[in-house]
Amino acid sequence: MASIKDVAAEAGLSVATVSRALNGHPSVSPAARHRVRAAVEALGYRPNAVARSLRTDQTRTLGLVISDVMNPYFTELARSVEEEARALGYSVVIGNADERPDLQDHHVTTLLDRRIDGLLVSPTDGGSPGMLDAARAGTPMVFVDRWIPGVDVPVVRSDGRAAVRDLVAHLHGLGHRRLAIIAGPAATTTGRERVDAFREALGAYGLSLPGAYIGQGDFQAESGRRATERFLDLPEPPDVVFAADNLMALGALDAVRARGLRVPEDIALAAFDDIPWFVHTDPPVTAIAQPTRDLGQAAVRALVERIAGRAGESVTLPARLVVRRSCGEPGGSGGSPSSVRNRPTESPSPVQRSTP
Amino acid sequence: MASIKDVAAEAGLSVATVSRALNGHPSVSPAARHRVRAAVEALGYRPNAVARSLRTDQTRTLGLVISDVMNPYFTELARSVEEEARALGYSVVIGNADERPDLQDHHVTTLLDRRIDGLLVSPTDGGSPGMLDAARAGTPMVFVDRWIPGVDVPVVRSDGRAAVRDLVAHLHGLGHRRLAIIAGPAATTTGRERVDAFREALGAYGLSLPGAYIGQGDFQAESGRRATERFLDLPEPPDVVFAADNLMALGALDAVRARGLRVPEDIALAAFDDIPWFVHTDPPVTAIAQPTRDLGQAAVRALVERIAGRAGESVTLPARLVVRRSCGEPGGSGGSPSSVRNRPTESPSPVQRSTP
DNA sequence: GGAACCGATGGAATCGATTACACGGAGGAT
DNA sequence: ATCCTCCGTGTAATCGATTCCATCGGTTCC
Repeated sequence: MASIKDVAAEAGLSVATVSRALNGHPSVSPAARHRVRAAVEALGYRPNAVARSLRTDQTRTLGLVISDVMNPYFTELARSVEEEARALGYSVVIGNADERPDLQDHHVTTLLDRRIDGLLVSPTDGGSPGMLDAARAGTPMVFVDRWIPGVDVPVVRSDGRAAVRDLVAHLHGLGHRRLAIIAGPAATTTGRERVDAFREALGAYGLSLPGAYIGQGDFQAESGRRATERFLDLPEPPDVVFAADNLMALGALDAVRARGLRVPEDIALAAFDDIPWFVHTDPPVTAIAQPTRDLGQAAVRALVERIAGRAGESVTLPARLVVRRSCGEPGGSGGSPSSVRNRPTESPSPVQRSTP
Repeated sequence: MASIKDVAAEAGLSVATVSRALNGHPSVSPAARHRVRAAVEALGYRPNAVARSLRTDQTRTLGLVISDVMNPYFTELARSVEEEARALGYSVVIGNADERPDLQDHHVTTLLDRRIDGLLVSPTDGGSPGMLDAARAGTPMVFVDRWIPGVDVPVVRSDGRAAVRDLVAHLHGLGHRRLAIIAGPAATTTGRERVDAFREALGAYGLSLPGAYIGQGDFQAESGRRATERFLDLPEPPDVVFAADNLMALGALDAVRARGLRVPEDIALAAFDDIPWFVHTDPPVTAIAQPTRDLGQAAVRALVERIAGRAGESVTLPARLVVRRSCGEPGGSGGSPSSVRNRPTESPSPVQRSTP
C-alpha cells in the first residue's frame, strides 16, 4: 500500500509538503497542491490512520459498550450513536457485554488499548474494575441508559417516572387494581428505578405493591416467562403485568398464552421500552417509549464535549406512554394510529378464564 | 499514559528487553522478566495497540459491513461473528450500511484506512466501487450471506433451496395452490435466489409463479405491507404469501390484519429468516431458519485463514424449515415445540373472508 | 540599499512499539 | 589456556504520519 513517501516521490515534493497539502494547511502553493492531488490519484493513496493516530494521539474513534446487542432497544441505541458519531467525524467500535461483567471489562480494556478517544457505557452491573479504573484515570466517558452512582461521569438517560404514572393512571382507569411488575437486575439502575417509579405511582392511587407482585427478572425473555408463571400460580393473580423491558414482556406474553389465557381479557400486559415489534404482536403491546434516537445523539454530543475538554453535561429526557390494546380498550387519548389499524375483528366469545 | 519507556526506566532495563519480556520472547532472564512484571504492575502499563499496529502492520481487528443492523438476522450474525473473532484474538468493528451503497462504501474506506486485517461484507447492492477496489487490491475478504458474482472472494452463506422445497411441499399438503412471494431487491443475491428457489419448487408441483404473485420489496417492513396490499387487491388473491425476509413478513402480517383478515384462516404466511419474535407473534410464523451462528463462525474462520495467507474456502450450510401455525394446522412432522405451546384457544367463528 | 518580513518548502525529530544486529561475558570443547 | 557458542541485553533503525525549525527567494518598508 502506497505511503506518504511514495506520494512525495511521485509529486517531487517532500513528505512535509504533502502532509500539509493533505491537511489543508494554508501555506502550500496551488501548484504543489495540484501535484499532490495528482500523485494521490495516480497511486490510489489513502492516509494510514494508524500512523496518524500514533502521532496525533487521537483516533477519532468512540467506544460503545452495551449490555446486550440482541435487545432491540440497544440495537437502536447503537445505531443512533453511530449515526451521530459519523456526522461528527467519528467512528464507533461496539462491544457487546451480553450482561456479563467480565465481558464488559474485556471490551473496556481492549478499547482503551486501542486508544479510543472516548467511551460510552451502559454498565452491566455495579461497575467492573476495569471500567472504574478508566473513569478514575480520566478517560473521557459518558454513561447511557444505565449508570453507576457515585462515579463522576455524565449520564444520558431517560426518566420514566411521568410515563409510569401515566401508565398506572391508564390501568387504574380501566379498572385494574392488582398490578404486578417484573423487575430487572437490582445491580442495574434501570432495574431498580422502574420498580421504584411503579411503586410510587401506585401509592398515588392508594394501591400497594406486595412482594408477591414483584417478579425478579434479568432483562431476558426467559426470566419474564418464569416470573409470569409464578404470578399466575398465585391464589390471587394480578390483573396486570408490567415488564421492565421488552424481552421480559415477550416472555410474559408467551407464558400467558401457554396457559390458554388471553391478553388483555384475562390479564393485561405493559412493557418498558417500546420496540417496532410491539405493533405487530397480537394484541399490540402498550409500552413506555424512550426517545432512543435522541438519547444516542445526546450521549455522543456529551462525549465529544468531554473529549474537547469541556463539561459535557448529563441529559435526562422524558419517556412517554404509548397506549395500545394489551391493557384493554384504550381511552380517548394517547393511542397511536397503529392501535386503530391493528384492531382485529371483534371476538364473539365472552371474557372468560379457562382453568387448565 | 505510561509508555514502554517508562516501564524500561522503572525496571532499569532497555525498552528492547521490556518488549521481549512482554511478548514472551525466550531469551529473557527470569530476573528481568520479573522486574518487568513488577514495573508494569506499578505503573498500570498497557501496551499501545496503535504503536504496535504501526510497527507490525497488523491490527488484529476485523471489519464487518452489514446491510442493516436493525434486522434481527444481521444482529445475530454480528453477534456470532464477534464471539468467534474474540475467541481467535480479534476485535470486530461493525459498519452498518443501512442498505445504502454510499454508506457501505464509507464504511469500507474507513475500515481500510484503519488498516483492519480483514473484511467481512454482506454487500448491499451489486458492489460499490470502494468495495470492489478493496477486493481487487487483495484485502483479505469474505462475503457473508450475500455476495457478488464474478468477484473472487470466498462466500459463506446458507442454501435455502431444500428448505424452500420443504416449505412448498408443506403448503401444497395443506391444500394451498396460489402461492405468492415478496422478493428482495434484485441487486442482491439473496433477493434473486429466493425467488428462483421458490419458482423451481412450485414447478415440481406443476404450479407456476405468475408475475402478479411476485411482489417487489426491499427487505424492509413497509415494502412487505405494500406488496401484500397489492396481493389482496387482486381479483384472485393468493392463498399464501411467502416473504423473503423477516421484516417484510411483519409488514405483510400487518397488512393482512389491517383488512380484518386472519392468518392462517384467510391467508397463510411464511417467511425467510427465522427470528425469536416469530414464536411470540399470533399466530407463530412458519419460517426458514438459517444456521446464523454457524455462518458467523465459518465466516470468521475463513477470513482468518485468508489473513494467514491460506485459501479460506467458501462454505454453504443448509437452511431448514420450521413449521409453526401461520400456514394452517401443521402436519405430523417438523413442528417446533413452541408450535404446540403457543396454540391459543380455538376460534369459535368459521373461516370467512370479510369484504372491505 | 539594507533590514525585516512573509510565503513556500525541506530536514529532521517525534509518537510507542518491534526487531535486526552488535556486544560482552559465561561456559564448554579442544 | 584459547577459541567458539550461546545467552542475555542494549543500540538503533523502522513503521507512516505530523510538525517544529531552518532556509531561501522575493517583497515591502524605512
